[in-house]
Amino acid sequence: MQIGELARQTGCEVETIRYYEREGLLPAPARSASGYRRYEPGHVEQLNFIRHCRSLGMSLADIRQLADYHRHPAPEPCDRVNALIDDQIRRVHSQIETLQQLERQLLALRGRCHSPHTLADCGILKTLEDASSGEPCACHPPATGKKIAG
Amino acid sequence: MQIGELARQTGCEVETIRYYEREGLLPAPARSASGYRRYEPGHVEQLNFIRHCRSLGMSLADIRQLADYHRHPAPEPCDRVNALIDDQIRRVHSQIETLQQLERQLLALRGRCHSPHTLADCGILKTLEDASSGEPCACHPPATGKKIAG
DNA sequence: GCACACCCTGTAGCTACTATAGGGTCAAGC
DNA sequence: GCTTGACCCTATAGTAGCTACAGGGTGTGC
Repeated sequence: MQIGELARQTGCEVETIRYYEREGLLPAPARSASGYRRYEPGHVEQLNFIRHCRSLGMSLADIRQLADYHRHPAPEPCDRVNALIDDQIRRVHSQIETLQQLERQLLALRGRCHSPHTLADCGILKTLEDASSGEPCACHPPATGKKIAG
Repeated sequence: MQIGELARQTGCEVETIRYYEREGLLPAPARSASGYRRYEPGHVEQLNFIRHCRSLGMSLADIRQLADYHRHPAPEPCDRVNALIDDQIRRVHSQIETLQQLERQLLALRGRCHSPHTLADCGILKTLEDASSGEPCACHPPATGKKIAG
């Protein structure tokens, strides 16, 4: 099949497929006399593998590793596969925690301006301004030993 | 002060300061006879303002807006400031939800391989392989109407 | 006159694509 | 035989927010 058909079957953009080939994620297919890429059914699965891993937030470098393990299922232990997934879980978890803290900070900042104000009176701008001068701000309370609410 | 001193006072890299200037976030300072940038104390505050907003995850485009409002506190209402923060809160919140779903999927995938296996027997690789062939996988359970556990 | 810390501009790199520009191929229809 | 249109090709630049060079100039102390 041609690249357009592969794209349709996998829901992946044509440009992305060519990009994966350049990046060594998808093996280069045979070419027709006129230089068109000719894919086999196996390519559909390989591309699905990549897209599935991407949907799990994995980096292309990690996927390259996983795809290699998948293509060459040696009798060695699969510790590295597990470690790779564990790392990904840790990364995602720490991103969640960072974003949750961010959300709390943003909500605190947002709480500084409710009723209609002018720009000159906006509690949000005032808070940001004070913070720029080194004053303590609502959004970044001193976290040294003290609980936020308790 | 020179750019290095501004960098020290704000904890911001010299290259980043020049980058902010290029991007129109930080006003271009005066120059010495030999072309060195000469910053005033006001620049410290403006850079702190930018860094503070960045620490809240805001985009440079949004910060450019906020900094403009801050520099020109007109008597117009501050609705746009509030809307900007609200949008940021929404963005962060939806990122959190996406990542939480990702985490659940990764944990489900991880659960397919516990004891020591070989690469050929790895439940994680198997799961990814099956998913590539269109079979239902542990990490992406069908969410159409059915609850995962219940 | 040299070493060294600092400064300058300009450009390339990072991730994972996406979007062009500028061209070739192929089948159908007239 | 010619055109039209869908498809394909390569190469390059753009996205966000920096970071890291290369290749050079400046300023101060010894």
